Amino acid sequence: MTTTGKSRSGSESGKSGGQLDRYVPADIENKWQRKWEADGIYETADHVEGKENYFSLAMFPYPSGDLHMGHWFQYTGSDAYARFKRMQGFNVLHPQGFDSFGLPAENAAIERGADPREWTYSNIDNSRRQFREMGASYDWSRELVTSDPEYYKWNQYFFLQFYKNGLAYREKGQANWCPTDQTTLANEQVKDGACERCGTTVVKRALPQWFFAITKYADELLEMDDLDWPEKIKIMQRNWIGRSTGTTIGFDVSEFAPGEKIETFTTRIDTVYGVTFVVLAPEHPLVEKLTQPAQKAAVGAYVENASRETEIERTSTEREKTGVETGAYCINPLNGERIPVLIGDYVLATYGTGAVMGVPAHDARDFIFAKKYNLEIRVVVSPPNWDGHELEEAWLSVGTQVNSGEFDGMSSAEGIETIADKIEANGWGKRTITFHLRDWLISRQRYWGTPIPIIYCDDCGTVPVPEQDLPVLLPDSVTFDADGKSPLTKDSSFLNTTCPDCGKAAKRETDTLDTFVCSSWYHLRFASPNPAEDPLDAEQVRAWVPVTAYQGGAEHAVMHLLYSRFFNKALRDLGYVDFDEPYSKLTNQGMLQRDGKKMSKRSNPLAPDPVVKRYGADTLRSYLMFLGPWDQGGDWSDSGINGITRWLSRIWDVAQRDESVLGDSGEESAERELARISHSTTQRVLSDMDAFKFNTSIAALMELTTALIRSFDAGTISASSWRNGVDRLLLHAAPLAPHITEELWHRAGHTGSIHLELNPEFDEAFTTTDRITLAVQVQGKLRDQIEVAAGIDQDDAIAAAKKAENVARHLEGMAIVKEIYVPGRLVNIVVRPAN
RNA sequence: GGGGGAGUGGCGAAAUGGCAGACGCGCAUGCCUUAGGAGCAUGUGCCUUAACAGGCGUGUGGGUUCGAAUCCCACCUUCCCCA
Repeated sequence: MTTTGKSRSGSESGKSGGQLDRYVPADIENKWQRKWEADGIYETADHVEGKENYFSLAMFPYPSGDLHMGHWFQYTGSDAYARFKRMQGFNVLHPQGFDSFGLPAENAAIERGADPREWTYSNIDNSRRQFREMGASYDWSRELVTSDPEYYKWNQYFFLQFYKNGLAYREKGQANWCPTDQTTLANEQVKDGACERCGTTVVKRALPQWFFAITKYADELLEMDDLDWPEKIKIMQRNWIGRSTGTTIGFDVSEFAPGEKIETFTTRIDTVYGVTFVVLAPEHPLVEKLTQPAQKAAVGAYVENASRETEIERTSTEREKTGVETGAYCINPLNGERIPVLIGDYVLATYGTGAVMGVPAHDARDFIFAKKYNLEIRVVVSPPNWDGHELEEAWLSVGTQVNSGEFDGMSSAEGIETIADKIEANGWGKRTITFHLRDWLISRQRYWGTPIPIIYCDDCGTVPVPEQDLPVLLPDSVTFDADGKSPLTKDSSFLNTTCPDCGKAAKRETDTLDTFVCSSWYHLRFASPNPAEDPLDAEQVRAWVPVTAYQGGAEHAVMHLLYSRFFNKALRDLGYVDFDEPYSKLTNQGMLQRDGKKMSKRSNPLAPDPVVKRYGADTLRSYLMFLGPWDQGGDWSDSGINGITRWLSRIWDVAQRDESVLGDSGEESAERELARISHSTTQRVLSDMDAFKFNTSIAALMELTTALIRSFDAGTISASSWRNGVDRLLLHAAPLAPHITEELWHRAGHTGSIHLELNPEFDEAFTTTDRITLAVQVQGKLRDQIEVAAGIDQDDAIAAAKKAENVARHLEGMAIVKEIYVPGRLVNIVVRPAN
């Protein structure tokens, strides 16, 4: 057995007079971990008589090797919460698994020749060991690993259901393309616009890709009123979905391209009389048709150049707006004006219609663009008190319509409606709702993922793999070549198959699914872990889902959390679940820092294993929960952990003191004071733990520990009050420090596990006192404190306050203007000089 | 570029309209001790003062209020996420 740190033998606990052993975590932690597992105390039945089900889930990890300290921070908090909920009497489901598909496994393969499967599964073994050493209360019988065929089979199954119902489709999409490696890259492989592997600037290229039709649910995804989620996550999702109402309007270009119109979208159609140019994205399909011979060379060069730039660069406001003329003109249908068509890279083909109407007077980017290219800036919405002079900058707000023909004099709001009416009446365009949200690109040109179950047949086209042929197994023993192409594209035994429809030779799809597909429904499989022939057992799912309380990082706000919500709604419409949302309550843990910097595996690392060896899991858990508010994170300090070591050692001492030295009854005031501290500690801990405020819970327990020691040493309390206080301390500390509390619970003579006990209760009658201290202020400044009866009324309190020595001094020569009494807290006397 | 946090002692932090700094680290002094990375006790925001006491103090500048770390406005710094 390993020792923990330096030997500290040879000392004895002086206070209680007995020869007690020291607190050595290694002596007890492993013992209890085995015992809990052998007894299966965390295995959860779907229904327990008299108990309400509570599904508390932490976002499962990617097994990248070792769990780092951030993982410990996250999972300790979730575990403490699940344990707390169990002790509140709920039947708690708290499972764990591994999100084990993904790029790092492949990078390990490419960089060090590791086998992705072996690398991943040995990491999982290691992570599982670390979770056990953490003492986490997972129901391991429900563990799932997404790279197991038993799991990804159902990814494929759901993909097929989506495909059959028009929710999955294949279309040309803009993929990242590395011209050197001649391959597509996942977004994660693009670092600052360059290929992660060779450093070449990545370009966009249109390639056929698979999508999930998340935009079909855009409106419903905006409905979040009933979700008990942090407001900031809801805001992020709303912004990400980006619903805006406006008008699309077509600008006729038949003079240059017969029958064609440039479609643009605007939320400010009231500014349409101020359009003095139209800008196309470099990738816009009309670019080629509209470019006049004299401009061909310039446009070609511009478009070529733009394809090499990232969206970040192109849309940055810091950067100078550039553009190039096409030589073509279009017609503004409202006023019949002939206005120039330009190309500008600040317009993105993938957003909106890929073209914007340029209104320099009322759009900041258009304004800068017009200044640079000497285009007319025409005010059509008058700012208040505008004298007709040239604008210094674009007027973005609303105002009164001017230079707008029949609409002059209207407010912007009226203008928006009446101009839209006219446009619709004349067939020039229509009112439109657009979304920032785009369909979910699920294709990854990678190996280590779920194969997309599609076969391409020369005769039959795109053919789904029949459900009975699932899973399409990911082949083993593939080789990774330097060219970076997915091994699936070269593995003939995988690639070549026969068409399920006609039996002729056919090819498999070689793209794999985005790993966010795995995490979109894993909570359902935790609730329903076993069915082999069906993805889910509806009865089990209904027993547990929606997830009662979900915990994870805020970085998943617009990816995982949005995808999961979409997946849930799609599954609902396909009849697999009967609720609208996957996660009822969401809590984000904060960021663990060290010396003010992010603490992660890459930067500023601190491996948990050596800390556990030296201090023990309970100490590490408790320290992580103590160093800051869990939902906001905190700053790790190497010396700060000593405070927790001392506290747990004191608990070790406190819980083993010989209570027979105390009498059957104690002194009344001491008894009452200990009861007050005990009950108010329970009151504080119950509400703090429920709100994930583990740090203040621990602070309250430290105060209780100190109070217990003082009472015992004074010898003024009864043995039963002492026992009651110690039991409270152990029960409240159990979710945070599960091993030491279990050991002490048993040493105190209890036979069952402390983790199957219920939280202690408190009685408000004990949490209050009959004498209270009031602060007394004069002019809002603290001048004295007075001790009064708890039920004192306003008049008596103010009278007493005025008599206080230091208050009286400040009232001398003053006239009282106002007296304020805040019951139980303070008196404030407002004065002015008397004269 | 978009979005979201956070700024309080030497340090991590409490307090979300009512006594700023709970709890802990660190530090200081003392006790105990074979001089020990142990334990215990007391103290610890800054300034003035022998003391009583007083002044200042929650990133900066304004505002609301009897009263603001907390609410409002403007700004500064910094961190995170997404593109």
